[in-house]
Amino acid sequence: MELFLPFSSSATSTSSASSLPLDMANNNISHGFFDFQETKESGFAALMQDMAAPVTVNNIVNNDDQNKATDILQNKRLVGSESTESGKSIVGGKRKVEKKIKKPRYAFQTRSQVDILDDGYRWRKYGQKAVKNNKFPRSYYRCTHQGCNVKKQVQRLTKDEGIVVTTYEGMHSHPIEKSTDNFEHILSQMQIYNFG
DNA sequence: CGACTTTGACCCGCGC
DNA sequence: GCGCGGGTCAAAGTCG
Repeated sequence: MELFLPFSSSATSTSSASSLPLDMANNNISHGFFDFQETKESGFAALMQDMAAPVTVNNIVNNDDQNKATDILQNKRLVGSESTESGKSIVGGKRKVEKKIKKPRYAFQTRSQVDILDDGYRWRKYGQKAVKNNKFPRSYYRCTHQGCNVKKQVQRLTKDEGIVVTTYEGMHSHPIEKSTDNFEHILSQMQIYNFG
């Protein structure tokens, strides 16, 4: 499985990111990923927590993939009017502008046949947009749990149709809503793709 | 019938 | 100011 962890858009730490290529297949694998596998109970949330941790591991398959991915991942504009919990606070033609809170976003890319990885949470799709220079649309999902404002977007790369980039925004503050068996099944499948 | 998807319209930031 | 690109809304449609 090729796992590409991401970037912390909030930090904009010029030093770190994208400078330590790792070939997971030949080299070693994201520690966080294996933690996730070994401790099933913690589920996908654990993975996300690892991703959120200051470890900032970048597992990049190769520079090519990196370049392709960064196009998507480094979409410099950070969550514009995010703070509007009820985004539709348009009063008298003006949307109340609170200070721009840049929510960190965490992305990883997977080589997978399916676009939607079942991570155990329930998502409702709320939009789909064509992306420039990309023949595949980007899909927008929101966590359906009440009060949980976690979003994710899913996009397949034009250059390599086998790669799906999933970008998470926010952290779930509630337990997983259904079994992650399915997701783990997918994970094991993805490993087979790689090592089998 | 509730939960979810589809899809065009709309909003907003940004560069020119 | 205008147009473009990205993100979101919301009504209508679909599905189980």
